[in-house]
Amino acid sequence: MTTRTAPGPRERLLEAAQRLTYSQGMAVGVDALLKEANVARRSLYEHFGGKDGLIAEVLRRSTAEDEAAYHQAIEAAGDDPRTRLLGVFDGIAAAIDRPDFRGCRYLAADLALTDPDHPGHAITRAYRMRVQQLLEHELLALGHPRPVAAAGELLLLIDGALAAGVTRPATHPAASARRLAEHVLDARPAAA
Amino acid sequence: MTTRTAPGPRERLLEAAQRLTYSQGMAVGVDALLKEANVARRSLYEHFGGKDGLIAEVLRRSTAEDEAAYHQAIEAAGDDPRTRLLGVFDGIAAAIDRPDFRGCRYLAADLALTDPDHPGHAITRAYRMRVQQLLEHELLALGHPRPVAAAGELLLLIDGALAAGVTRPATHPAASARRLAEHVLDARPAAA
DNA sequence: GTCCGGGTAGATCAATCGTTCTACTTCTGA
DNA sequence: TCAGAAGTAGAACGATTGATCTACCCGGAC
Repeated sequence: MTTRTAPGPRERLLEAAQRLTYSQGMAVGVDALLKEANVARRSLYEHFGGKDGLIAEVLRRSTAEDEAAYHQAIEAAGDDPRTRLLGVFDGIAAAIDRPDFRGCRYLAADLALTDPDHPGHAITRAYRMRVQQLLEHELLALGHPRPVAAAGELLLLIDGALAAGVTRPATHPAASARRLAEHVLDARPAAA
Repeated sequence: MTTRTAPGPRERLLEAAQRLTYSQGMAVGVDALLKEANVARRSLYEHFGGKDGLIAEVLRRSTAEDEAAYHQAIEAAGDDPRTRLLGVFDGIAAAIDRPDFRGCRYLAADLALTDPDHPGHAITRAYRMRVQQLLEHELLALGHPRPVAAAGELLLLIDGALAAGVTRPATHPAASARRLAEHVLDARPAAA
């Protein structure tokens, strides 16, 4: 048995930090994290070396989970390549509707982590590349004439939906993004 | 003469805060602001009552300037309603290309100002509504069948371009957004 | 001349930040 | 049984935060 026992301090701390850094931003105090996780101060520094190490690990874990969520949203949409790609936007719509939605964690992280050498930046960058490649793969299966460019456009629609989901959620930005995504997917081969 | 003399401490402080809160985020220290503006500590509290008051005034000033920039980008694009609206995305492309571009200041502000009662939120909200109405006005002049919905879609493209301009500027997100905007503008009246 | 509003310079305060440390407890394996 | 790793609880440190306060200076209006 691998994870049958009660989660240890490392796990509790990661989970609490993942929650609090999203709801309150990267500027949450160490004390708040420790209290939320019911963990001793010492455990944080032994496991992660400091707040920055914890934040980096939180981003690593979050990107893995979110990448899995993309795969799941695609897989849950069936076999038709077009429907699968549109499923991504259904997943985003569901995310925006959640009461604790606060926008794209990774854009917020890049804006909040002032130090350009913070390890968090490399993690968010790698995550975006993986999502881009995931979209490209599906666009290739769809037989899209410009998979790379189209993936970039879909990413732009995703970024826009997540941002608008924060500032004007009542306008259902994910639905708008989905409509525009259909236009991206239906692009015909260049006439020339 | 209205503003011919050297700018006073209030003006210097506003200008410095506008620059630093954008480049370093809302978490810049008061000391850094005072140093950058060459202003005494006391002046800040006499003119703005505190850091929050200064931030609110900075947002007010920035929104006014950016709203004027939208008008200018539209006006510079001539008389054709379609070209005028696409001019917005040319302006965004130019903004992203500037070396100090750091994304949408107002999204960053809403994410950074944890307190939901901070006066800054009301200012960013009002700004977005003014931009939305500006777009609606142009869409109406264009004779668009669904001006309100289309304005929302254009705003989504703007948000997406500004976000992607931070995380992957090399992909020229403003150009992508402009292409998608053309599709929004060319929507035909519903067949039903 | 002098008086005073507005400005600068800087000490100071309480609070909070991330971090380090000591002291005690708890659980586990040999 | 007991040694030791791992965890908890919490004091304490230095740095920094936003904010308040005192002391000084300067330029016009009267």
